[in-house]
Amino acid sequence: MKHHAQIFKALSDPIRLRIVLLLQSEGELCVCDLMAVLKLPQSTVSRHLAYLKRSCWVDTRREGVWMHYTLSRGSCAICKGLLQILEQHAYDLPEVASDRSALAAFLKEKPSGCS
Amino acid sequence: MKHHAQIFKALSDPIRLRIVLLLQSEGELCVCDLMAVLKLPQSTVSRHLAYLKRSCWVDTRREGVWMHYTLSRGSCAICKGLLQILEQHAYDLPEVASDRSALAAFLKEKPSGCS
DNA sequence: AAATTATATCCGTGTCTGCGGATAAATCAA
DNA sequence: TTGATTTATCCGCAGACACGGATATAATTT
Repeated sequence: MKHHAQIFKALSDPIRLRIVLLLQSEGELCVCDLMAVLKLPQSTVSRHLAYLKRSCWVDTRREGVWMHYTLSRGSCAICKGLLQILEQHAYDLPEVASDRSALAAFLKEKPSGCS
Repeated sequence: MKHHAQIFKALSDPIRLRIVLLLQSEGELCVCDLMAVLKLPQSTVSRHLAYLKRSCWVDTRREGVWMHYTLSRGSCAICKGLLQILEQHAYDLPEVASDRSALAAFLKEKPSGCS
């Protein structure tokens, strides 16, 4: 029960919600991607990502200096269901659309070193 | 976005999660019902119910002295989806089952005055 | 080793929220 | 009106968490 509550708590912050939706549409992102899109300081982004990891929402993959974050597929069946609901009901929000286009613009100009 | 985050925040507390699941299985409950099942003081139960109401999760119906709470059907399409997910993934939790049987036992012995 | 880049963690501060006893408000009965 | 019942709100206290600059860690490059 506590575990389920924690899953919801992880989505109870607007920034974390934006991060989860960005990961859902893009697949894999590193901290610097999210800093650019969310326009937030690095410590803030890292802190929210750590929270999402503690709550079993994301997995990490290190590639050199970069830490790549993905939605943790494979664990937490309830998370998958919640993602479907989000997909249905959150993508029409203007903030989600602008985040996605900001991400696309950033990735286009990004040097290919950090893929 | 903030609104969606608030919807999740309402489910981020174990007690509120239990209340929502009880309302989902029983339909309509008053504060005294929940006090008996959750074994919590009245102020605690009322506070959580007020939080759920602020977050568009429940509606109220006054009947004399009693205030009846129901899951607010009709508003918040995303809430309905979340309830379906909960139904699929939370009912196998032991705490949910014991809450439901405790509620059934309480309602059976309850004087019919407060229906 | 030294410098650089990306990320994680630390720190003090402020806000939010939970708790539950105490009190207030609302409703009904006598 | 008085009293009883149910519910809502108030109150001080405690813990969790958000913030973001500063610092530490990790990996790569030179």
